[in-house]
Amino acid sequence: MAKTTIADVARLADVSVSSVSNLLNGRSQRMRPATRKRIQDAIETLGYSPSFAARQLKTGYSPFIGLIVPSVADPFFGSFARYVEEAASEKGYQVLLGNSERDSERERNYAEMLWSSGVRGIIFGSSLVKFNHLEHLYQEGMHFVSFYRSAHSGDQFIADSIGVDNIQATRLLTKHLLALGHRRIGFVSGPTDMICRLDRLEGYYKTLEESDISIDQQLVWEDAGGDTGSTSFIELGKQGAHYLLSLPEPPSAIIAINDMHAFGVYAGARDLGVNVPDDLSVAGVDDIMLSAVSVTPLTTIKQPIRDIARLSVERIIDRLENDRGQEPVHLMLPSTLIVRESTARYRGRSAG
Amino acid sequence: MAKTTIADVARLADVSVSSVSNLLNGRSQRMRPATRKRIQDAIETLGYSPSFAARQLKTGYSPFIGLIVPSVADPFFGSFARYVEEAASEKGYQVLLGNSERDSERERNYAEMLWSSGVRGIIFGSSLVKFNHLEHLYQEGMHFVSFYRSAHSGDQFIADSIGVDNIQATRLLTKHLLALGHRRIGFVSGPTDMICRLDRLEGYYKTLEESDISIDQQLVWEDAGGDTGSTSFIELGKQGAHYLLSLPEPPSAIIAINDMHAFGVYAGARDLGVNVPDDLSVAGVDDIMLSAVSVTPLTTIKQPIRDIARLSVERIIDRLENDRGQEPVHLMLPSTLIVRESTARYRGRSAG
DNA sequence: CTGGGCTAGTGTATCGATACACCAATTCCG
DNA sequence: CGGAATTGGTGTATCGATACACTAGCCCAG
Repeated sequence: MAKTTIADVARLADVSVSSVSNLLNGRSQRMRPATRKRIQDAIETLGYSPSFAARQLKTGYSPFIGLIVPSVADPFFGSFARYVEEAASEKGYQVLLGNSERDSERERNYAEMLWSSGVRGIIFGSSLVKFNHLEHLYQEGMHFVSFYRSAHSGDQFIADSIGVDNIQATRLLTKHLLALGHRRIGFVSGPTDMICRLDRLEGYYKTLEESDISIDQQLVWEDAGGDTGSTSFIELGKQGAHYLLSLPEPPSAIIAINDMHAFGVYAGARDLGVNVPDDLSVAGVDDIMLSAVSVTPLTTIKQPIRDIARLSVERIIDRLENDRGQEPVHLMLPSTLIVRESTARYRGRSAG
Repeated sequence: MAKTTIADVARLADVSVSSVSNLLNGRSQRMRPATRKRIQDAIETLGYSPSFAARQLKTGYSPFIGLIVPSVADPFFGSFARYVEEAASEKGYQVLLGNSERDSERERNYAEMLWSSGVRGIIFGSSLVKFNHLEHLYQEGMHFVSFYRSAHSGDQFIADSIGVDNIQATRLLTKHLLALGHRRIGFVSGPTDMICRLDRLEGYYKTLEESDISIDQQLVWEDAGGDTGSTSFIELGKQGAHYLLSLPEPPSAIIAINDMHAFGVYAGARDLGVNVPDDLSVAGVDDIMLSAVSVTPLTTIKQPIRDIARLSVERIIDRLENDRGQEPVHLMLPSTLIVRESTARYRGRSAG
């Protein structure tokens, strides 16, 4: 029941605590093999493992990485969290999980608790547009790696980023739908308080402009806010579909800000008797696992989520263990269009 | 950049470290309001927050809870993790996340790292059938709360448990399908190395027996193992559906061990041109969010997952903070059948 | 035979917070 | 008015591991 300490090991092996510590910290050339063996045996029989708290207090080293995502209940971030944890544990780090619900207040509280816990590196699964609520922690020495950050670098907040080009993502989708003959393409988004969402919306706008299609703001449905958790991602997609499909001139295709919203659009279309893909093409972004196997498999943008997770972990560990003053690093990984059955050629005005 | 310590606060407020510590630990009645104000101001201006490592070293108290689930990429466990984190942070605890991939080796490594980190309480999102790889930690003082543990209490391993009656869950489903006229009911399961799965299978068997329906082992598809992550939950469901629907006498209904498997069954049925629910009724367990909005909404068993998460956190914190010697507590929460469109009345031999 | 260099260790201050044991000054009460 | 009790604090050993500074003992060169 009582914790075994380094002193217990030293006593059993009949050496000083220094020697045990030396062995533990890779200074094992400083002792005879016989001594080393005695210490190792003592550690074994006592089942000793060093206290991270004590070690951290002395060295400042913390084996924890913070991970803040909007919600792990969202399958996309659930997958991301899984890969982050996998990569971190391979490197001897553990992951402290936090759900921000896209609330900057929660995000700040969470980051501050992490700071108190000795955590010096946080991975953000998704970034709020403004970041200044974390600036004081950055000043104190916290490191950040952010998923989806690179597109905007307007402020002087310094964080590494790994991500995909979200503008490119919706550009690919929009082009795909245009190529299928669609001209009225709707867009369903949650609140655009996150970088990735702004970028996705921008990719949609830009591509329409480039194709000389006038932008109809009626076709862009954007929730004002208040969505938390991922239950409502689906719910929001549904509301968006209800709105767009009830317009006098409804769109023949809808791009959803992500796959969960897209499933909501499915549901909303079904409510109104609109068939996907015959009457309505639907596309999402993320390629969550269910997208491939849903009854109408979803056309979407695949994000290299495992690579992103692993690179994020590598970057944060690099920051923690090595260079602390280098310039921020921004990586951009390719995303790919995956065409499945939810998008089809435009067939003229739908029967509705 | 340099950490501010309790000594910095004491210096600025012109008091001893003891007084700062007293304030921090609720002994504030021991000082004049003016003094208290000075200390509070000093804390404020310095942005001081105590080091959890130092506090933990001294008091043994750790603000962390471990959470081990098969994989947070699975939407069910993603939701569970979210609610656990929510409940924990309300109580001032942080969650260390681990994905066991249902591998007892990984589970043990993970639990041992948690022990080294000072964590004294772990919530298991799902329990392997055997638990002895964790017994040594229990002996040392680790506390466990397990989701889905109560049904079996054969071993002397002591852990609290919160869960739903899994036998009852599949019993409800089987009865539902029997009531719809189905007689050949298939069962698709992953490896039965977890308590919940054994129980679910048992509920199915028992209900058939009670209804005097002979059990056809051909109708029970059980993967030998090797599935990791949740990608393959869907994949496994698909394989199971392929197998069962290719039997000489295929089932007219399939119960899947959980909703992800059920979606795989959807996909497998689609591959073979079998229509759900016309030719095949499908039911799952969990009621993940997508089940309600998939194109054919899934009949399933709803688990009170948020309640389970909150109760788990409450129990583990109670163990950590109060009674350390009391008897294990086993709670069982009700689960409810939710009938949606994926199950329909039996129509005789299908054309499929 | 002396001393420089090596091997195989050891002693101990330190990280930051806690809480017990103290104590000085004031207040209270008979 | 004197001793007890209370108020409002403070001093410091301690948690467990680390790593720098140190040294006893030995070998060998000059």
